Amino acid sequence: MTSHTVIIIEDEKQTRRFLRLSLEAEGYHVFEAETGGEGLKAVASRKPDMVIIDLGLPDMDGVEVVKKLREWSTIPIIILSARSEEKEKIIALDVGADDYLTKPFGTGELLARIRVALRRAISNEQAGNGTFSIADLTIDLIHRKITKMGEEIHLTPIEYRLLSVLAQHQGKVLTHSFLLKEVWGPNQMDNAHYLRIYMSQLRHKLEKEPVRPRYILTEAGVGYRFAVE
Amino acid sequence: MTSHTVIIIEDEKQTRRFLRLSLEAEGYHVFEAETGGEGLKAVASRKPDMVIIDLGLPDMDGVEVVKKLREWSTIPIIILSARSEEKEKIIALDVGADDYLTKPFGTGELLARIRVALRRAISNEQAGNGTFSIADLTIDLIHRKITKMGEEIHLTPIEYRLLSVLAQHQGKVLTHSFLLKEVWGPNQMDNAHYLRIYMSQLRHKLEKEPVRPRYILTEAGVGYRFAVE
DNA sequence: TATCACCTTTACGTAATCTTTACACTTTCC
DNA sequence: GGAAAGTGTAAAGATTACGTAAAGGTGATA
Repeated sequence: MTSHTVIIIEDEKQTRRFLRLSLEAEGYHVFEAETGGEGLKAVASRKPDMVIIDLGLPDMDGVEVVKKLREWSTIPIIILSARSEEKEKIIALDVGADDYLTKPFGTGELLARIRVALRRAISNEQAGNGTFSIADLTIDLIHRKITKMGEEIHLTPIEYRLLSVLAQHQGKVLTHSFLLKEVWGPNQMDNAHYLRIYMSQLRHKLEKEPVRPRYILTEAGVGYRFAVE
Repeated sequence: MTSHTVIIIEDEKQTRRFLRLSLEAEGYHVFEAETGGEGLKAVASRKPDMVIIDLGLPDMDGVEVVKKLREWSTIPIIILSARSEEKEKIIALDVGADDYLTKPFGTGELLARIRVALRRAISNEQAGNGTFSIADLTIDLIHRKITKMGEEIHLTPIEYRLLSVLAQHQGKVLTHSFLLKEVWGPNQMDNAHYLRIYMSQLRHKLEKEPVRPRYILTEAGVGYRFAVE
């Protein structure tokens, strides 16, 4: 099982440290960003599973960060707010944040909120139990585990994200630009070649006959799709 | 069931009389208008279920009436044209008319066209699910999947685009230039031969007897249409 | 600072698709 | 009846898209 990745966008050093320690103790993989701009870049490049954003950032309003993020991503967002930031907190939730924590908060509350947000994100994407299977393949989105004939298969982060997007839209043809946006972010939308490389890798890891794929199907000139049945 | 209301915009008294009698015998509710201007007003005030427009009107070109009507209404429009009005007929279809009848025409043909246009309008209102079906054919625009008797059929990008345009205007006559613009873009509008090639390919993939097509119908000199029911 | 896993870039053979060309058939009009 | 225009089909040529391997880069980790 791969651990979930969280990005913390927070300017105060001590809060950052507290968050990192609390999350790493639970097995999360943590990255930090000190400013909004930095944070947005980090989300685009690292593709975390969730983001924690402090509302009182120096360069950019936390609300702005949430808004910008929501232009292309549905990633879970939890905001941290001081008691004085009541109004902004509401606005941040309005523009798409998932949940909030009012400082000061304890570790237990923090972790509970994170678990809820992650679970909701997964079940939102796939109404159901978060697992898919086709023939001898199973994809468990909650535990981030892929098995082929019972054996676990190791996927790199990009491979995993690509496969989970495909699986969540099982049967539907996903265009190149959609897949690129979902997996690599909005800055790589013209790089369709990445898809070919990673589709090839996925096929070699998942398919019996990578040359004649049964799961990952190509729609020439359009995109790819994950087979049903 | 309430009877459908039809407005006839036609200057010749005898044609008007013929239409009125034919339609009223079928239970339609009929209003008449002698000029384009009058007709437009009547459509606005009486809110009919469809309009029949003669192309040879005294005050305003029939094409103009169609154009003006389409600025605010999606009501089904059938045009009546003399043999000499071939060009205007195509323009009228291009600007949004649904179907046409070339004089002289019989009652049977008239009523059949009216039924098709009304049915199309009704199914358009209830549309939105993104799937179409006719006989043993289903077109799933969401999953980008075509099936014939349950079996999936592979289409190339152009074939798919062409079929989806046809299906989305089921029952309506689509001119060559309209189809070319929709599928190949505005730079290929004179290349009507592409249509023949791809219509042939579609028929061979979709029809039981490609030589006697049931779904993809040719309107000689005008364009194509996708059959209803 | 060396190593490792991963991502990105580059290169090239193959496959799928689109366009062009050719020709037979049908309908329409003189 | 014959020419002309419109239509359908087949097959070649041209173009674009795809899959794969392998080298180069990057960042995390110890």
